[in-house]
Amino acid sequence: MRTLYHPNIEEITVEGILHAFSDPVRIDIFASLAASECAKNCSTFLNIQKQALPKSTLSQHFRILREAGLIRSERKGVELINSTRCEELKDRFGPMVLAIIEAYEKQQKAG
Amino acid sequence: MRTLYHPNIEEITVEGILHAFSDPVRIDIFASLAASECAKNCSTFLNIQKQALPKSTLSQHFRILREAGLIRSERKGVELINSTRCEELKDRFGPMVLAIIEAYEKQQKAG
DNA sequence: ACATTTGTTCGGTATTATTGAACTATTAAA
DNA sequence: TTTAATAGTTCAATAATACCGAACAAATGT
Repeated sequence: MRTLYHPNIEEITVEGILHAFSDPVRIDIFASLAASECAKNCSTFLNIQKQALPKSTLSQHFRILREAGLIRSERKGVELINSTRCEELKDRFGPMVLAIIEAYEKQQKAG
Repeated sequence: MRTLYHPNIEEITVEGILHAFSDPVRIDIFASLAASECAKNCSTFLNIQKQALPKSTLSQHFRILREAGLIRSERKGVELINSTRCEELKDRFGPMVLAIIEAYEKQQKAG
């Protein structure tokens, strides 16, 4: 298990972010992380969106979020704890990420 | 050639929009349409992003933008003229679409 | 009618996504 | 110090999408 790659803030692209968000599971994970007080490990999301996901699939989704520059994953013992990079992202991309998450949450509430 | 499908505003989803924008060609087309005074036909974009695109590929990209609810295409004689649905989208999704396009344009300017 | 222009559809190929199984890394227990 | 348990990654096979050339369709002009 090699060290996890996190892009520098200047390497992050709009298309990369949008691609990461274009998957329902991934935007749900990110929205959940953004709404949460504390960082969460990956397994927290084994059941998301009313479907049980295989952990290999979940691992890929986290990798895509991480390599798009949206989240940071740090090893803490046997698990990874994940947090968003919202502050950095706001500096570089303005209100984009927040506007996406707010639109998504509004949509979810509307059912 | 059957009539072109355009979703109603309430059928449009955040994920659908983000998927449509996740392709560099498509976000470029949309940004160009949004920046333009007048609507444009599809062939305007046969050369975009320094690469010549086959018209079948371009047609698919327009279909995806259209079915995501981002653009409206109307037949005018032998061609289709395309325009964004920015006003409707703003009513439903707030500043999301504008924030995405502004972040994208800023990125493009930065090279 | 015939040609031209604009765009769509079809079908084969190429790329990307999903996931079970095997593996790695860390911690705890025996 | 093995042994087991937990958390997550990697691999490889399959499934789903995307790309694009060729044939087609629709509207207009000659």
